[in-house]
Amino acid sequence: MSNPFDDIPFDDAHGAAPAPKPAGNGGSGIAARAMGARQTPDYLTGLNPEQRRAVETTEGPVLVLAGAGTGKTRVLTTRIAHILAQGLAWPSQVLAVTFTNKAAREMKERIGLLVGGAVEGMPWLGTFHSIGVKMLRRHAEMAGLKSDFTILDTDDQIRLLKQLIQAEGLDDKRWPARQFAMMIDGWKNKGFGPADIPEGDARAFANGKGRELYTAYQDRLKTLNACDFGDLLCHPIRVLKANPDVLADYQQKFKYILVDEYQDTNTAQYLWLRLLAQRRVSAPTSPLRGGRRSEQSEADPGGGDIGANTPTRLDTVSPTSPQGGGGTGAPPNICCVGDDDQSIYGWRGADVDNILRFEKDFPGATVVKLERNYRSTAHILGAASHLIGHNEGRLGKTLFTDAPDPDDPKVNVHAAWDSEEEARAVGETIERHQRDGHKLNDMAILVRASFQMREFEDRFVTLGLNYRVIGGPRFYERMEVRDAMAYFRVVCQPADDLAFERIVNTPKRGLGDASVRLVHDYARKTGVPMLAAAEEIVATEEMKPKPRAALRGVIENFRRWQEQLDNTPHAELAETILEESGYTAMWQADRSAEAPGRLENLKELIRSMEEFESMRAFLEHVSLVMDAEQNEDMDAVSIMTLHAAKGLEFDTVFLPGWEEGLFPHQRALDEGGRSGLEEERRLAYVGLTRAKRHCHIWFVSNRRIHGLWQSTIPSRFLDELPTTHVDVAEPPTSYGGYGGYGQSRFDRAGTFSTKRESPGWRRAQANQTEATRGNWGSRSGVAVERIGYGETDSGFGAGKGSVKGRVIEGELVAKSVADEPSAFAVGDRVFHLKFGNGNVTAIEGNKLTIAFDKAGEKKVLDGFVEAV
DNA sequence: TCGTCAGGAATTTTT
DNA sequence: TTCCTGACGA
Repeated sequence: MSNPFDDIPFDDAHGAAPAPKPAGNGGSGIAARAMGARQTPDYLTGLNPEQRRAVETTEGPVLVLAGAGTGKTRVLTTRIAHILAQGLAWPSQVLAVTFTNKAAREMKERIGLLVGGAVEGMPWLGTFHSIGVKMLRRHAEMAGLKSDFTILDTDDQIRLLKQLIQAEGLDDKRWPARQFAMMIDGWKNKGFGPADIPEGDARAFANGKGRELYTAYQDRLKTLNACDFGDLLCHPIRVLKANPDVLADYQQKFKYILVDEYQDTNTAQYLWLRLLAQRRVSAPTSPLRGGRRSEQSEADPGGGDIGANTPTRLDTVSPTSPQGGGGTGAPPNICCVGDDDQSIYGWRGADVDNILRFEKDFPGATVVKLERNYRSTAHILGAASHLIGHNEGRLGKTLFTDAPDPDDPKVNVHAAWDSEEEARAVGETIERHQRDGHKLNDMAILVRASFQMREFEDRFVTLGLNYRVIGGPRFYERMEVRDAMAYFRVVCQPADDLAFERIVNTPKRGLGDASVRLVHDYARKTGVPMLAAAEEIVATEEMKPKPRAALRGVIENFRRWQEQLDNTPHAELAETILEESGYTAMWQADRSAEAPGRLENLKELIRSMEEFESMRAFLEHVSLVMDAEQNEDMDAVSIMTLHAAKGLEFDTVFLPGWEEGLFPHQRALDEGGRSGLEEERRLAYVGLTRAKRHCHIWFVSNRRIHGLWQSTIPSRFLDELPTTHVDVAEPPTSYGGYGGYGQSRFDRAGTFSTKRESPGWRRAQANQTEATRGNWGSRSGVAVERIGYGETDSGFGAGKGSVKGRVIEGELVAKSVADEPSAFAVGDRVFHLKFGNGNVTAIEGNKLTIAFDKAGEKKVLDGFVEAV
């Protein structure tokens, strides 16, 4: 059978020679079509000067620092269109990489619009992984694989690792496969093979067997003719390094390289890009990884102002010498677009340093900053900019808008007693917006952690409010889809043992652990795939009659399906497989609530298969690209994590859960220290900048975490918002007014009488008389609606007659009551419900800095601690 | 083989 | 608290 993945010949029709200007050649191809627009092409006319510079500086390295909402995608797509239209390169000579399929798809579409046609001609536009696969298919044998290798997902990976850990005679509970999978992932993100991993890492797992296990894992993958996601990049890197001729081919081929979201690249991706971007003549390859990078981080302990203003270090690293090098290869035409302030994936290996270091990696680089924001109001931009200004180690950008409007609402900060009240209040605000004619589609709730979603979902269900959750398990991650896929995989790839094991007893056929183990062991012993091993075992007496018959049935099925593979339409065959295997019947018989949905998913799976040429092509697609479709017709509020929100925008954004411990997340602080905090702050920045017009931030005083009620204090990020752009809503609740957020239930019980004397308390008392009956957030509390939207016209149709004093402009109450002397003194011994005992080391208003015996130094409000 | 119970872990996520 | 995993017994 010919390799179905070889659809695009390596030496494409245009050859490797410099691209001719295709203008005159009567009209095939995108480039030619684009040339239809002759003079100042209209794709350039709508751009602002900076954008235009980013588009038109086609030669040499370019870093585009694109702040949120500054037209990043537009620049990227226009730049490609420009390159093509100018005849600088053929579509097949442009390498354009993104992180997600969604981004790749979007880019394709938009280039198509610009250039006036489909973009099939851009074979090298895709995700890092899909391009990695494409390379690897072509040179698989150089990585010890066959070109039809399968791609394992995380689930397969973990099952495989578990087998290996057990095979080593290790306790797989003490050394969880999941954890080891994460370690391997981390190594691969850095481009480490088993030989490269640091000794410490190797020892950290499985009594020092880390390296051994990693090696075993890679060996096993090779036998299975399989790759995990990390390999999709690591193998190509190794191939390119070991085969200079192959590398040279690619280097010549890719006249232009474009990278989206450069701040999210990990070390492996960086290495891969560097290889491709180097011009052959110069180029030391080896020192990229270890030494220099760590040197640099040591040279910059505080993460000081790296980048734009530190030309001193430019000369320390110059792998490519731009002008001075006396003709050793021109600088590469690589254009990286990103925003260091939106780097939020450090925890999965992304290295902000890559973007901070760009100018050193590519001396002579043009840096274009896009700061003109087309998305948000001046208040939102002001708030976001001020917040992110607390980070160090930035390249430094300040967003601004050309269209400030005095009527724009400020960013609103609200307090609630607990998460239930928070959800209720958010629900109310949403309904109010809806009544004012806003579409639910234009509103989103962005949470830090997914457990926060439930409360909102519950609330919206009772309200009958449409919502959609973005994120969650993807289509191809669902059990039934993976099961079905496993069947297809075994049919297409009889050696795919992982798939075989997955479904050999699904649906139940009486082939339990013992039977599977027998086949597995036999296969390992004789070095044949499990399916073949099973065939041999069935011919013997080794197995009891019952399971033997069952196994024989399975084998016969697979053999039959395999025969049909080449002469039956693949979607039809797929349906047959699921029918004959009893898999469909299994779900039909299932009485549970999910069963119908699962059957529906299976149908959808087969339906989508029809679009592909073969089952094999389909398998490839699903493992890399397929994602769930969202029903866009429905008007619904979106609920998603902050991470998932990157790149999106909404008219109205709700940001609940701004409390210490949740946001910034405690674990980010514990594990990431200062840089962890900065990443959290960037996440906050991402959240704020998703909003076009309305932005509501919430925090609660009490949150149930793992079933335990915890009193919480407002996020430090709230203190970092500028007074001029923020309104603090002061909810008059029965819990004690604004000060309410700072109070624990003990306050209510009157434990801390001092609290009653605080300005916050008194103000609350005053408000309470007129402002409300019932709780903040109750559905009938019309009065509540006005609160906090007072003095500035929020655009919600809020009333004019707000009560002065309800709106505290500026820094949170924690500071607004700072004039009140604290009841504590430095040196006092205190007790905190969560942190335990400690000593007061500093006092700032009602904020105490306390050195806790166990929890370390924390800032807490005095309402939370008790003298001991 | 399947159900039940106890124990442990409970950010963020793309490919 | 809740959910998932793994061990154990019918």
